[in-house]
Amino acid sequence: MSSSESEIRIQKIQEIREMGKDPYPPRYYPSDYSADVLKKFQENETPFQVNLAGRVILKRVFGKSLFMTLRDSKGDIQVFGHIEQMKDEYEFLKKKIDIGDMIGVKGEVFKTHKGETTVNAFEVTLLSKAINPLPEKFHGLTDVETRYRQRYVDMIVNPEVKDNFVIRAKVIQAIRQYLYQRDFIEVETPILQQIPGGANAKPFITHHNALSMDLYLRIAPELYLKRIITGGIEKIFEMGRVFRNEGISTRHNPEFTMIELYQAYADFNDMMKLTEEMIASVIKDIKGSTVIEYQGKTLDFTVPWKRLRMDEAVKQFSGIDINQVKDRDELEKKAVEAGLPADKIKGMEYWKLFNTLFEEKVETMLEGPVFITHYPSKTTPLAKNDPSNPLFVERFELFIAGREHANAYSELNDPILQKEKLMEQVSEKKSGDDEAMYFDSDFVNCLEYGMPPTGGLGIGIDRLMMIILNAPSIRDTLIFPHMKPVEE
RNA sequence: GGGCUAAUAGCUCAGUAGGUAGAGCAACGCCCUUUUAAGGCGUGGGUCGAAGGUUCGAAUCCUUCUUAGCUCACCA
Repeated sequence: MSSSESEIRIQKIQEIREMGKDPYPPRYYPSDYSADVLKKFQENETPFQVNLAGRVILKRVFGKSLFMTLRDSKGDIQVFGHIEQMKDEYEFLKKKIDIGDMIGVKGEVFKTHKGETTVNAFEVTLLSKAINPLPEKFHGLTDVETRYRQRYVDMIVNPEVKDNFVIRAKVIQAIRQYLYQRDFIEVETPILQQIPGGANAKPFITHHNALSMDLYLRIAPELYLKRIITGGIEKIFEMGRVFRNEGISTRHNPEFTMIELYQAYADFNDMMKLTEEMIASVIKDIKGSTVIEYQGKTLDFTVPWKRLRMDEAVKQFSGIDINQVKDRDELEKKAVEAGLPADKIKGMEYWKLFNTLFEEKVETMLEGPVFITHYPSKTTPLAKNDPSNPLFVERFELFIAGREHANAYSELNDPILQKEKLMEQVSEKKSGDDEAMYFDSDFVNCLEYGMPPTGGLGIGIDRLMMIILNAPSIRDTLIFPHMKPVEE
């Protein structure tokens, strides 16, 4: 990318070198940060010397003096330069330092006539000459495409973007801390898998040259984590990237971060308690309260959260009581009456129809946080049946702001039943459902050695971040969201 | 993948009875010793997303393509 402004700046680099200065010196050690300096000076207004480093984001020149705004990782501070103070170096600062350059500033803190705490510079060192000009100072960078593609510019110009990613790191740290304190062990399982399992999703395919075989990027770590539970580690979790070859939207990125955790001798009720306590605790840590605003709505994360059976939820929002419906034809008729498009649900299988009813009539209504419990056994092959009604399983999903944020069950550990359920998935795959699960015979073999009764949980970290950051799009929670390449 | 909308200077944006482009900021030159989006005077800067088409003439009208946003579908 070349422009006349870039060319002028490249010319300046040449001139700076001719002056005997290095436009990209090997090192510089600042000893102070903007925010600390401001705080310290405002406490007793006694002048003191500082040594800062940062980026010039504004510059105002008045002949024999000038003002700059310097931005470092903790914030902005004003720098003042004066010809009598800086002598020959003043001309260098005035002519060769541009908006966007990284500089080091040594000087003394004082207060301007207008009352702003400012550093009176006596030495300015160029640390890195910028060739590309920064976006305009007032409107900044608003073009969404450029903000995502060149996130570094977005972060320079919109510091709150940078802050959000720092918060993300703190949330992840808080989650790990919460689990470490409860004796969970962090494990790592294969991302390159021969049989992608643990979720209903289309996988990405890749290729191993030396083995001359295709491999899949994981869609979930679930089946490996259960192998570890079987192996005897009782409390484990994995936080990491999973990949699903599906559409992109404000709620979906092809790769996203998920935490899955498994606890032996626990069930989905224990997972529910853990979920609400962990998330409430993290939100309290980060936001200072369990009551937060999300996109104009108030969400209360104070425990305990609401629990609602799926059949009850469907009854509440659509008027249909699944337990009173005789067969699928009657359900289809009622679903159409409830407003579902007739052509879309025509011929749909009974429980799939029930699921669609839930998705269409209930999900977006759930502001939450609320646990929806007891999903149809038919649609959840890896969960344990509800002993009081085997048509349903011991499972919950967590809904916040009309979106799914977590999924958990009492893990199915009956190898024979598991095998049957996986075989059903295989036949559905054969009949055209490309999101049905693959058959993983080694996983079944593992269960045949006996897995303890176990509770398992998965939480979408990026979606949780949307809530915490009050972000309308998942892209605001990802430093580098997926983008199509620009054609040359 | 479908629908709707958008793409003009480095950035933010104007620009339709079609007549080969403007502003502010940024840049460059000059003036200016306390500014806060500093100010004043002047200068340079664009294959108007790409390719075709209609026309004497296209940023503007038509077609296709690319990218993005929203939305639907799929899903977490």
